[in-house]
Amino acid sequence: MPTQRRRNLTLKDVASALKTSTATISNAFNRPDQLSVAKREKILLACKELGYAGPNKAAQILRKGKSNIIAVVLADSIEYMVTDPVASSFIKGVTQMLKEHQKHLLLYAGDSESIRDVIDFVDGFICYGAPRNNKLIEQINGQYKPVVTVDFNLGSNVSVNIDNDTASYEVAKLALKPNDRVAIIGLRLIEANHTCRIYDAPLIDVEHCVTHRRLEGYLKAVDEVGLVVETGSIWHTPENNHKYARQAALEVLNSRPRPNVILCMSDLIAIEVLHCARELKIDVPNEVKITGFDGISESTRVQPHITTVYQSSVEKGRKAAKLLLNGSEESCMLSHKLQKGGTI
Amino acid sequence: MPTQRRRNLTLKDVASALKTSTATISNAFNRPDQLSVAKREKILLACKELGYAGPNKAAQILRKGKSNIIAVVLADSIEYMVTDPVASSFIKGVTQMLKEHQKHLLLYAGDSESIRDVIDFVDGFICYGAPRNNKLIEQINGQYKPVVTVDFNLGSNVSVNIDNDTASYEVAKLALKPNDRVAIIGLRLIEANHTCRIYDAPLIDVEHCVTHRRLEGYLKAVDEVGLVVETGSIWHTPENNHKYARQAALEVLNSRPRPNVILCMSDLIAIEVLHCARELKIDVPNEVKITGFDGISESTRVQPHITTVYQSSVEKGRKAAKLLLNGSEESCMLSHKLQKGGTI
DNA sequence: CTGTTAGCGCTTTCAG
DNA sequence: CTGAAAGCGCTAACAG
Repeated sequence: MPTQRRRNLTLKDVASALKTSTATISNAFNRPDQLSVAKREKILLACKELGYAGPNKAAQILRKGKSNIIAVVLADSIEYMVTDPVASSFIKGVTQMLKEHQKHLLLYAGDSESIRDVIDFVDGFICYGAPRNNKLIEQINGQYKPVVTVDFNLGSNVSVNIDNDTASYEVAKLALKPNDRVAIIGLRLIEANHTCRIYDAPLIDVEHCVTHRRLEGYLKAVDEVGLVVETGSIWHTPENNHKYARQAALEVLNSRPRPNVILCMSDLIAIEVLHCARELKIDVPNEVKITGFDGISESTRVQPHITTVYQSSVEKGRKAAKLLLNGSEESCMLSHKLQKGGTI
Repeated sequence: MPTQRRRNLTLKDVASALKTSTATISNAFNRPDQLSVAKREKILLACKELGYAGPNKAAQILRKGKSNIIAVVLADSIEYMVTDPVASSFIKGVTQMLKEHQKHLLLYAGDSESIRDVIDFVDGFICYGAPRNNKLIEQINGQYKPVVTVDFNLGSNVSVNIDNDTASYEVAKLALKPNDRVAIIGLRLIEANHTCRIYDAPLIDVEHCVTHRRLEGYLKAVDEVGLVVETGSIWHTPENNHKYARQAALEVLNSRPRPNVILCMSDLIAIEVLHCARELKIDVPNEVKITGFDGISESTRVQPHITTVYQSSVEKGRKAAKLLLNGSEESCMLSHKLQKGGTI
């Protein structure tokens, strides 16, 4: 039966046990240069024997004003992030970087009531997409801890983005030919919590929201090719998942006249459209062309591969974390790459 | 230009501004019953005007010994968790529950050096699988914060499990017929960091590790049907992902004599085997039968559906969080369900 | 119902 | 190189 300490020892306990001052013990742990090697060794050894593992972190946080915890504020619920391949990759990148710097990750849902629960002890924020709850945006903007925003801009904070306008323009341009009938399956374009066509509902108004920029890119391309997007040819899905994607895919594919180019704002949607087309015996790309966005690995595990825009979400995560940890002042625009598959 | 506070106000500042005591301000925020409604309103209003958003959390944590942060310690790196559908679902369940209780989530990698960085201020631990770094296991076991373990047991801590032996026994029993040639594709059975067959390497020795129990279940079923698993017919994969699964799948399907039953320790593996079989023009289930484990949603999005064992990882997460938050002393065994698909 | 006060456990000047 | 002492910002007795 190992001795079970009910309560942890404190620095003070150790100091009095060793007949020295608390400062010296503290220095032994935090500032080795402040005392002789011999004494330090002796103290550390004694601590180990006493079962004192080091200064209490809660006290350290208060005293130093630093916790080594970074909050990643998601656009949505944590559940959502954890199922979305793009968001997952982003987190992956962030955690790689945090790990290198011995920082820890607090995941914060963007639909939380308030950021106040953590604002005081967290060392900084990485906001991945504009939080669904607008209050958080204000709270984050009105405080003094460093912030890096990703995929959107917030005041004068440092940000990481890709050029969504250009990227979506390019992929659409690649797909479109004169006389095409275009449909767009969008992501979180309006506030609705369900899949639907967009007629005249106001678009969600977040400064430079990713999906709106993609929409602009598409529309620009459509325009340049001399086409128009017919009323009722833009779909909204509330979340990037199979369920909503399938609903939209079936609506689009079963609409008449059937569009022959479907511009999808994510690969997940594009893949679902591809599956549905197969089920409905619609030939891709001869009867319907499809483009995606993101370049997730699954887009090259389906046949034909999805034509899409690749962006490195892992890199995005790494970059965001790096900027935050370096206290950099320079926002950054990451590159994207057209990825030609067999769906156009 | 909004007034930017460089430094936050403290309770004391507010108290002196309002010519009252700090205790009263504190009570206004924490214990409404300790002062008149009128005074409380007045204080709260004044705080808002002053720009004081409430007591500093870092100080509160130290003082109250409570942070409302729960650490989820993963078996592996955070990156890994975030890509694995089973682990993601688990996190989903945990976060649902935490949200209901206004707790926050700190993700902790199981391959971290030490748990000390967070041990002092976190309110408790949920360990999802035995952390890869054994030191963490000891550290977690040798401290006083509440712990709930999932998919493994640790000392006398409360745990959440499913009956892996029985589940794997059942699914194998369903698949196996006399004269079958059996192969098993396992998950993290040995320490190796690459895909390989297992001959006589020692199995990873973690108390009641999930995958070993599954192995036992399989072997029991094989035995009961009067078969044996030939030497070299058990494969090890280090992580539950497409890459390793594919390596193992191809090795198995290209081995001669080719096994006609492949028992896979995860659906992800089973699905990859199915894909590879298709590529190699091997008929499933006539030439090769496949079983999976977990019952992830993708297992019913492939044709034929995977025959597998369904376990609710979301429920597991919810349960684990619930036990921790309730301070329950009762471990729990969640149910599983055979899910018959077309792969056997 | 309100105010005073002693810490929570630690770090960091600043004298010695 | 060492030790005494002043807080970090807050809460919870406790006394009034």
